[in-house]
Amino acid sequence: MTDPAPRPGRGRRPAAEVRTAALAAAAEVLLSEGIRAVTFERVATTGGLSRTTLHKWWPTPGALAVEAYFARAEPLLDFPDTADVEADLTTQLTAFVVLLTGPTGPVVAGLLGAAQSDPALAAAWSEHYSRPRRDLAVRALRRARSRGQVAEDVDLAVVVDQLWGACYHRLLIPDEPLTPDLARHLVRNVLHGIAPRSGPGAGVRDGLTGLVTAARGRFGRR
Amino acid sequence: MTDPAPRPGRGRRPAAEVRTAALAAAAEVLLSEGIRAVTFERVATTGGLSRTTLHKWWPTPGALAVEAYFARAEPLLDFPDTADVEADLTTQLTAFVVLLTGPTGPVVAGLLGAAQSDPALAAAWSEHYSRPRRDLAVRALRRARSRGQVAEDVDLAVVVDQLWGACYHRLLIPDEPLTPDLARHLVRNVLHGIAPRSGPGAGVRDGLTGLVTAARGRFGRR
Amino acid sequence: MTDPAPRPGRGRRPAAEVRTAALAAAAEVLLSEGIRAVTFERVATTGGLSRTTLHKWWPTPGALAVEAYFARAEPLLDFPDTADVEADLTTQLTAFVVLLTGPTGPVVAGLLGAAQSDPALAAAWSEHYSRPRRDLAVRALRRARSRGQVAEDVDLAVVVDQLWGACYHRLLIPDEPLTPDLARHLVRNVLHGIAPRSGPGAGVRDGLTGLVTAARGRFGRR
Amino acid sequence: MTDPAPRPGRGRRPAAEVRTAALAAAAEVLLSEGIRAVTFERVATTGGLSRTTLHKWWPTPGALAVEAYFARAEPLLDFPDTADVEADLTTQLTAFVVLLTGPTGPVVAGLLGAAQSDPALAAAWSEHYSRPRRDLAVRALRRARSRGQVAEDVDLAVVVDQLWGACYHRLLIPDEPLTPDLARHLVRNVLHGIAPRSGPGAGVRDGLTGLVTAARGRFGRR
DNA sequence: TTTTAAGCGAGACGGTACGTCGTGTCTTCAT
DNA sequence: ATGAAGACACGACGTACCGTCTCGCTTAAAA
Repeated sequence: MTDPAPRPGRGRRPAAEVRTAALAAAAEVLLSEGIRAVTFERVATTGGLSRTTLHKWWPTPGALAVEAYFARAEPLLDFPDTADVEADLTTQLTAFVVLLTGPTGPVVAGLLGAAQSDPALAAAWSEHYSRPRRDLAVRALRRARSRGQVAEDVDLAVVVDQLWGACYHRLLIPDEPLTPDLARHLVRNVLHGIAPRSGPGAGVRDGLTGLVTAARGRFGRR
Repeated sequence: MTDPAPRPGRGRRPAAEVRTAALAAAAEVLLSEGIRAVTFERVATTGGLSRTTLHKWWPTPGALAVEAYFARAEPLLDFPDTADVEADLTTQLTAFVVLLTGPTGPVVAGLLGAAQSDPALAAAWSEHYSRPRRDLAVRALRRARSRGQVAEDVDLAVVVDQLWGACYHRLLIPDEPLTPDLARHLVRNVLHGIAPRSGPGAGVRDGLTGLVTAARGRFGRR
Repeated sequence: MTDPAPRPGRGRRPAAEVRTAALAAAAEVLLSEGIRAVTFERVATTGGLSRTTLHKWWPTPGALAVEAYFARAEPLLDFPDTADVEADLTTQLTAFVVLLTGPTGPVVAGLLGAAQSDPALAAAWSEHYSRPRRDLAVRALRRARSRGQVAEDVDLAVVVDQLWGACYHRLLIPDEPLTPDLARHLVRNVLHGIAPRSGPGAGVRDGLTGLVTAARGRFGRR
Repeated sequence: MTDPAPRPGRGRRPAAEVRTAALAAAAEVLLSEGIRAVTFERVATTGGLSRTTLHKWWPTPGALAVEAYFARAEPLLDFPDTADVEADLTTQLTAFVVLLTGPTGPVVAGLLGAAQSDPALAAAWSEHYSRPRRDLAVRALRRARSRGQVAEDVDLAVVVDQLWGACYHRLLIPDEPLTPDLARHLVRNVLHGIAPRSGPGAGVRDGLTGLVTAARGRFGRR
């Protein structure tokens, strides 16, 4: 693939240099062949490094892979913060879907897959990405709530699962395609609910069995 | 665990017998040590089988693992179908969460993780489990829609992602815990939305900024 | 050095073929670079073999090395058995010294050195070489004794140490050189002792078979 | 075993102090686990030293090991020098056998084994031990010769090989056990020879000091 | 007495070997 | 014919040393 990058000197090289070389090599392998190809052996050879060194810095090839991924990934996009939650969420989520739809999709899927049997990888992913990401989203939702756009008693973490989690679902268990307008649907559903809007005609439903409960769940509370 | 099941005879054994022996051995390893331990080598040893045979029947250890999993798993629960969608969904989803919370959780996580780099496993999972499951859920939602409990223009597949997908999210990226009441929140959110009921039509709601209603509606329930 | 001997087929090869290939490769490395170069890694690459296979057949690189050595070495020379012990021993021992003086010397030294920290090697050496060799020598001495050429109460095993062991000593702790006439001295010393023969009374020995030659070998020379 | 001897200071320490610490650590490892465990790494760790330093002072772990061995070993025993060669040699050789039979035996064997592939070790052994030892023995034999107890034309170096070398043989190629009475047999054999003393000429020896005992020890037995 | 530099400690890095495990392929044998 | 038994090549893992090199710092020797 790339040059074997033969290192003449046998002595010590500054740690930083080696680290970046390792991350570069790992990223290259990761992006071109997937995480299964990211082995210490492979990274060592393509990066002109010693396997021993990799073992010293990363507990697991997976951990190296995540770090390489983030070293190359763009920083976390900050949430847009207009007064319109729906638009903001849709924008943000669409960007996410686009990301997963592109070449990064399989990579992320692979990483998450590997994380299921590699605690080090899972921890790194959580620390570098998913936790901050979640926090960002929750903060945005909290802002929306403070603006009166989200009900007070809603567990915001759950909302995140229903937006981003839904996208991950389509990524990881691809029975349904990941399409750009998925974001729109997700946001709309979770904001306004999928139960029909009553309007004036809401009365119509009165008397229907079964619907009663549902309707009550929504309106009948008083 | 169990005996190595020594098979003295070297000649041919009936195919069916071999298959069930393989599935039993695989299930045992899978449930006790996770999918990473389900290798042809291991299954062959603990099942008293020949590795060659396993290669012939399953393309991948992962494929064998899924099949073993389903050979032992309970059949798909049918959806309850009272007239109350919310209750039905909550019931069903709670059962799912309970499943994932129990000992099966890690197993499923492992399988899904492995599926990301094992197309055979992914296909088997989709065919045996996720597709039928999705269809079941969509059918239930469709029934609800036909009863007028779900808005016409809602993409039902998306709703599935927002319910089950959200649970998978918590399973696979465990930044937040999988708790039993998650199901309730998920269903409520997606049915009624998290935005406060407001606007002109909210006249019903006493002119309160909508949060009131929502809050009331919610707390009034218990 | 030699051809990498690329093996196209991945499947099984007859065991015998592999064994001989391994032994050949090991012998080559052993004779050209000494036992320290005989590692599984090295033998595997130069022989076009898999390291795993070598592990299966030999417990230790050293064990492989001994076996390779004997696979290439000439069979044990049988003892000459004329009626003259001194001549016979000298002949035999001289051959041994010549062997150790030649290119085989360092190899044997290396093997014996390695045997000190490799029980498998030591066992193989003992079984294949040193024990039979000792037995051969002891048998020859026993024959001599039965001919009346060796005193009845002599521990023959000790004599072997004083002949062959002395040579090993010069090989392994080379403070003094291994020269061809060492053999002669060794035999003479141990047969007749280094204490001075009484002088004129030497005539007494005339008439004794076998000893005559020996005595002459020493005193008759001047 | 002992404490890791934590050295807080990072700066320079007097050379002598470092050397003795290294030797002590090396000796400890050598005596408890054999020479294979004496690696720079190991000695550095257990001695609280830096590997770099060890590299500067000793070319090879083996060289360090020998030096550590001698730093701890008792000084060379001087030869007893009564007028009785046989007794003197037997005494001295018995002490040697006892040494090799005890805990030191395996250590010496290991050192000699390692010496076969470590010239630095071999040189150190020769210089510190084997050469002086040989010289001592040869000097003792020379004294005996000047007393007329050893024949004039005997190569004394060869005798040493037949005495000490024989013991080394049993140590390094342990097909026969190293027993205390080995020393006696060795000395007797080499002094008087193993060929039967026969005939009337045996009377000649009467009156000779020392030899008488030996001869009697032998013939008187039956 | 002050300065200087010798040399140790800490530790990183490339490299070689070990022993183990799993895979995919192949062959031979028994039923 | 097909399953079993099992051998082989291959690739990866994790560990252990080695030899080399770069720092930072202390202290012993030089000024």
